Formats: sequence, C-alpha cells, structure tokens
Amino acid sequence: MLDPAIIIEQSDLIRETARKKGLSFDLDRFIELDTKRRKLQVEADKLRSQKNEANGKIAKMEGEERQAVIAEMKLVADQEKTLSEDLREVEKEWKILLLQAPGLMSDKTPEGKDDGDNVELYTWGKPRSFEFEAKDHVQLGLDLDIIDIERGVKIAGSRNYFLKGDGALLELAILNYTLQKLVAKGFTAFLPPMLVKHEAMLGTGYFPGGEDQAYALGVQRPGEAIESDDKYLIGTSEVSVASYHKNETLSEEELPKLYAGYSYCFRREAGTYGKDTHGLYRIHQFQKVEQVVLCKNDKEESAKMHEFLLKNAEEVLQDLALPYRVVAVCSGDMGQGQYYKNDIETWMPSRGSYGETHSCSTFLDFQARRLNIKYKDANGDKRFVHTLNNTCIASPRILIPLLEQYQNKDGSITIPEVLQPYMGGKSKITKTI
RNA sequence: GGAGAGAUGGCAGAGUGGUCGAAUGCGGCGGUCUUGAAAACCGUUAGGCCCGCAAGGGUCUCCUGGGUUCGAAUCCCAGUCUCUCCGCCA
Repeated sequence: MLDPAIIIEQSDLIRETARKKGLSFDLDRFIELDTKRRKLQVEADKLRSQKNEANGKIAKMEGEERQAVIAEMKLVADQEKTLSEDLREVEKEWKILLLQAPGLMSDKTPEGKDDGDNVELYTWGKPRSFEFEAKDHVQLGLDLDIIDIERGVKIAGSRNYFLKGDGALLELAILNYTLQKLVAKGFTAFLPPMLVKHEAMLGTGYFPGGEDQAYALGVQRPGEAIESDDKYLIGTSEVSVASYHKNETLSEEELPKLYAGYSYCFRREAGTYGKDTHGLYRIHQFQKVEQVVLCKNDKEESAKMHEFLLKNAEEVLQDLALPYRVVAVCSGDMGQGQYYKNDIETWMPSRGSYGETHSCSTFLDFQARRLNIKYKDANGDKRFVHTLNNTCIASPRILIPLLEQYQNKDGSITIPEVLQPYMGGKSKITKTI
C-alpha cells in the first residue's frame, strides 16, 4: 500500500509507475474520491462536534429546556447519520482503490513488458558438458525410483508427484542444509502456519489480485457450497513470516529482523495450462526456505539487505556448484508492491536454459503499511519498517538442476559433498531393488 | 462436538447510559534530591483520520461489525478470539 498522500502529490509518478508495471489503477477516480472523502469528513466532524458539545449540557438540564435541546439534537443526529453513511461509502471505495495502487519502483528496474525483457546482470559457473547422453530429471527420478510423477497425478491430479526414498531424503537434506546455513548467519528459523487468514494474504500484497493463485478453504466460489473457514493455503512462508509482527511497534535496536521461514507452499497455477507441464518445474506443492527481513525505513539499508539476501542464496548454489545467472526483473514482470527485484535462474540441462529458482524483492514500506508494522526510531518517531524477501532454496524445482548436473554415466547421482552429512554420510544415489 | 466465563491503555485492573479517551497500581520517559545509584517526591506517558504554513483545533477508537438513544466502555444483535469443564482425537 502506498502512502495516500504520495498518490495525490506525485500523481504523475504513480500514473507512470502503473503504466510501466502494466497495472490498471484508476488514479483519477482515486483523486476524486479523496477530495470527496475530505469534504465529507470535515462536514461530519462539524456535526459530531455539535452533538458532543450538546451532550455535556443536556446532562445538566431539566424540564422544557432539556426537551427542546433534545429535539434539536435529534435533527442534528439524523443529519450526521446520513453524512456518515455517505462518508463510509466513499471510504469503502477509496480503500479498495488504495489497495490497488502500485508501489514505487527503483530507477534500477529495467523497463519491459514480461520476463523476456529481464536483463541479465551476471552469471556464475559453467554448464556441464556431458560426454554421454544425459537424462532429464524425470527419467533419472523414474530409473532410480526416487520421483514418481505418475502416481502423484493418480492420487492428487495434474502437477503433483511423490518424492520417494533417497529423493525424499535429498529434498530434506537440501532444505535442512540451507536452513542451518541461514541460522549460522543470524537468521531465526520459523515453522509458520501454512493456513492463514485473509488479512495475511492482503497484508503481504497477494490479495487483492492473486485470489486465483491461492487455494482457499471454506470460501465461496461460484457454484460451490459455502463453508465457515475463511482460510488460505500460503504460496510462500513470506505470507506468515512477514505478517508475524502485524500491528506491532518494534524498537530500532532490534532491527533488522532476519527470519528464515520453512514451509510447504501451495500454488494453484491457474492460467498456466500447457505451460511447463513436464516434470517438477511447475507444480502445486513444494517446500521452500524463505528469507524475510524487516529493517529500518531507509533505502540504503534495504539496498544493503537486498544484496545480503541475494548473496546468501547465491552461496547455497555455489556450495552445490550449480551454475546460475542473476537477472534484474523488468517493470512488467514485477509485482504491484515490489520496488526492486532480482531473480536467480539456475542452469537446467534438460531445458537447455536457465530456469527461475529464486526471487529477491525489496518492498520498501509497501507491505509494512498494509500489515501496520512500525518501529520507533532514534527521535522517538514511529515509522513503517521496510520489508524484503528472497528464496534461499525451493525444492523440488532445485532437484531439476541438481539431479541433472550430478548424474553419472551409469545412471547414479553423486550427492553434493555439503549435503552428504544430511544424507547419513551417503555419497551416491544408486538404483536399489 | 456439548456447557460455562471472559475480552478496557505497554502490563495489571476499576468503571454497568451523561463533561470517561477512561480511576488506581506497575512499568517507561523527564526532573528534584545524591559523589553516583537506590528510595522518596514532582511531572509526563496511545493510535488513526481531518482542518491548519505553524501554533493549535476537531473527530474517531474501551475485541470486530451492525443497532437502540439527544447521548454507549456501559443496553441489544451478529461475528472473532481467549480461558475452564466434559466428550472425541494425531
């Protein structure tokens, strides 16, 4: 959410930002409503003030005089009621629009329409060249009996899978390794709720707009029965962890908060029919270790944190010796609330390209305003924190490059050294039976 | 799932229709005293919105949303959450 004052005062900038991000935001309507809202509030406040003044007096009056004033105030109360209703109506629409206003955008963000316009900043590592015919992760998983997509689909529908045996253990190893690494860097580990209230989705900026992508429990959809739970499955632990301090005022000394959320993530992937249907790339359920940061309301500070989060994720890929590149996400591929965003794309041999595995975002105070998370600064003033987040590892997508890059000619998979302690010391995944 | 109790400021806790945004205590902050500290004493100590260059003023908020009333922390309705007891259960 933007500071409403900014929308009014810098309307040209906001209009431009909405255009660049490809968002529709009815700025003119917002300004119109804002003007109306102020006017109505001034009038309503005046009538309320009249009422309050009379209330004190009526208590002390008696007889006819009292009855006369009460009769008079009855009229004022009626007027006030009508006016308040109008005000409430206007505010309602005003708030809905405010939630749709685009967050500010960094100068560093390249302008573009979609992910095709993202700009590569640098690469790390070299894709492996195979001296034998390499398999893709689906074939490897099937042959080693560690990934079972067919049965996953049988049980849970399209875009579902089982991880099995060493496949299951490997995923846990990667996640555990990553979490430990973050904890060693000062992060606090979180196992957050995966089922959250509407306000958490709203506060982090996924709603309104992203309702299609979230699994909802007990919420009425067209043609479906109504149930009483109004709960949503998170698409990322960012939703729960960033909301952790909702409606709280922190002290400046305790910032930055470095949080590592570990959870399953659920995504409906609506509107992606036919896209990335092969293998474990685009699926409905995965596990992720997410970095979430709350820091001071200072662009330099959040830029520093952004760099920090990016490097943490890169380190994990470097530990795993997986080649990757970092891109600057362009305006059109960025979310409503994001100020600056980098994706890390890891080399995936079977795709013959880099595929998105991480997403690092700076929000400034966009989320903090919605979540009402403040801190008291050195002057004693209350300010909204800045929030950031970045994937540290997400699996099973990361298994795609991992399995494919680490495969051997005999069909076995070498387990990266850093993961071996998390796999009971095992160094290879081989065919069992 | 059944029965009951409750939700008030940072915390504890009064207040059951009329100057109540709210007593009191604790905590926090500032000060007096002190070589320093403690104790004691004095003062101060919520947030949102609106008007205003500012000083300042108005308004809203006692879980949330409606309602009754000239007037609601207090009365009514709905919802949420917490606690206790019983049942069920990973």
